[in-house]
Amino acid sequence: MKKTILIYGLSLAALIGLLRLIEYRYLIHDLTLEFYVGAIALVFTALGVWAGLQLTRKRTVLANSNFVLNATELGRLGISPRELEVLDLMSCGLSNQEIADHLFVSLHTVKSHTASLFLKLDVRRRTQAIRKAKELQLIR
Amino acid sequence: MKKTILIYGLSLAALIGLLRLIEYRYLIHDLTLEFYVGAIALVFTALGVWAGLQLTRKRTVLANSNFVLNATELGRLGISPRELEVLDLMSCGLSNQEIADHLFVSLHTVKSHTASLFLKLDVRRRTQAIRKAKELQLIR
DNA sequence: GTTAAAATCACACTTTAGTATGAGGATTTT
DNA sequence: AAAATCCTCATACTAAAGTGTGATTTTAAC
Repeated sequence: MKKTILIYGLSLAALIGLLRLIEYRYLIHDLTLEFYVGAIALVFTALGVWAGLQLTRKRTVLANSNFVLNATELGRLGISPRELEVLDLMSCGLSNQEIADHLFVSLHTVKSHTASLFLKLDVRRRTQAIRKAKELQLIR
Repeated sequence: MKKTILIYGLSLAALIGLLRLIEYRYLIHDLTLEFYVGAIALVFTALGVWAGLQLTRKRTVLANSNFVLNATELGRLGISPRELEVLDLMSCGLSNQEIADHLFVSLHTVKSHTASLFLKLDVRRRTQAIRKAKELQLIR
């Protein structure tokens, strides 16, 4: 960030210096206004592109790691809050028993939820459920 | 893309026109070179940033979907090519039997690979293996 | 050409996952 | 109030996953 601004300032100074040099030393006055504008525009467009990418790189990463749940799909499939909770824990690699302990319910209950989930997601295994849920952005 | 270039060209033309206007109509000659350079730089920096983001937006998406395997971690953990293959199929939601059919080997072989994988990844279940492998960028 | 690693297959066993079916209580909607 | 959903728990069963131990064969490295 600081480096970006520094490079930017130096470039600006260098360009001004360069133009002054051209103007005063060689006395070339047939350099048209269009040329000046074009040259400066070119340089600063390039700098702008570069600076823009520098500044937005981190934001992009953050935006990608920010998970937004696809509520539309969730509603369309009719997945309940509790089922989503089970799905999430499932994707963390927990076993049914561990999920049961985590939610303070019985193993049977968890199995009920998973069975219901598999039906709604149209899959036969938890690994498939995880994959599909990620594709549908139901879990991170 | 075409729109970007179009807007760019129009901006350039407009700026040149504006400068000529200032120069010829109001005859303001105490506008220093620095002012010109600064103004043009400012405008085209903004345009550059904008254009850069426009042009790289698709590339960014592609870059994100382009999976690059973390060979370092792969080597560090000592995971063999075949094991990685099993890991990948596993993450697709395939059962051991399905993986065996897919690779034309026996169920025993697949179980060998998975057991070896779990050891190397330090996990106890395939769901955990998938999660960890994704974190380590061993699979997409 | 021996060593080392990888890939393959095998058996026996335990644990976990998934299926089928049913049912009771709580909450919300009609 | 009745219907519908959701959450919960249960039994019994089948299927798959995972563990432990061991062995053979190929392939690559030294």
